[in-house]
Amino acid sequence: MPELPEVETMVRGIRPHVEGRTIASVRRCRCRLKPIAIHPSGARLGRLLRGSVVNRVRRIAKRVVLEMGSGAALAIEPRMTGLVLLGEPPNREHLRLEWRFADAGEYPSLWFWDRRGLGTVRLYLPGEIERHLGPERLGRDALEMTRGEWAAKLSSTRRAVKVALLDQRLAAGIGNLYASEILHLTRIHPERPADALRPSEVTRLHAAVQAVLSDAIRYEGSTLGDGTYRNALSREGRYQNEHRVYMRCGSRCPTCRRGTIVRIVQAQRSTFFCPRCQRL
DNA sequence: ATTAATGTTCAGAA
DNA sequence: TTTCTGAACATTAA
Repeated sequence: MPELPEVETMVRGIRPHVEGRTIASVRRCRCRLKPIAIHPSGARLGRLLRGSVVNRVRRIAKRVVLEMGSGAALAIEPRMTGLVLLGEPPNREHLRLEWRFADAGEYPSLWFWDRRGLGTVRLYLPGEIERHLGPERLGRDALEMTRGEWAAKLSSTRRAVKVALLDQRLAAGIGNLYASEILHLTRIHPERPADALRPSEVTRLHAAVQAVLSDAIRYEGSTLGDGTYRNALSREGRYQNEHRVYMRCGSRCPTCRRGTIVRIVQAQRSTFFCPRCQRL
């Protein structure tokens, strides 16, 4: 689940407690679950990081990135259920990695916890990260895109606009939940071909991306029914209370107040929308 | 007891 | 080239 707002919340949560600190050791938590995918593997990751200072914590799309004093960069990709934590994890069972700091401090360690285990952790050597997470692989950050960039990107594909919003090369950071929320605010049908948006609709889409993502960041992300997502201090997000359509089938549409929210499947993912006010 | 579904990404096929 | 499908994994609900 962690999409742009949740990952941004993780970054803001750990930044004041991690920047400037030195990593003393890295430990892969051994459990009977399948070991986490990390690169480089095992001892080498520890050797490369040990004694290194965290210069800066930042977000690249849906990844938490620690830039080290050495110029290397650690990219943590939570995918479906990963959490970056300073405090108590939901359980010890699914702890995957621990970075222990040289000084004890209020939080002696940074943790990566992941229930499903699809998340990845990767250390890029100096200069490598730009090649791997640069413009060839990822589009511009969804929050930084201008109206003109949206217009150009959307007109370049015939896919359904909901599916296009999930394409990380088109715009980086939007995921399944926020794609439905953004489109509902624009009153555009999720199955509309992306290249068939009128100029006024592109304008509304640009505005809705800004509105939904910045609101969701302000509310510290969405913690869904299974309660998996937490911020760095294990607190739940609050944006789920503001959802207009996501997981709200059968509810009255908050825009037109007459339609009923329905669920369809696009690209093997759930889409929620109001068939009355979101026009094809 | 199977089967389907869950927030993401990517390789490989169509 | 662009777009679609299934797999990676663990857990829960039907």
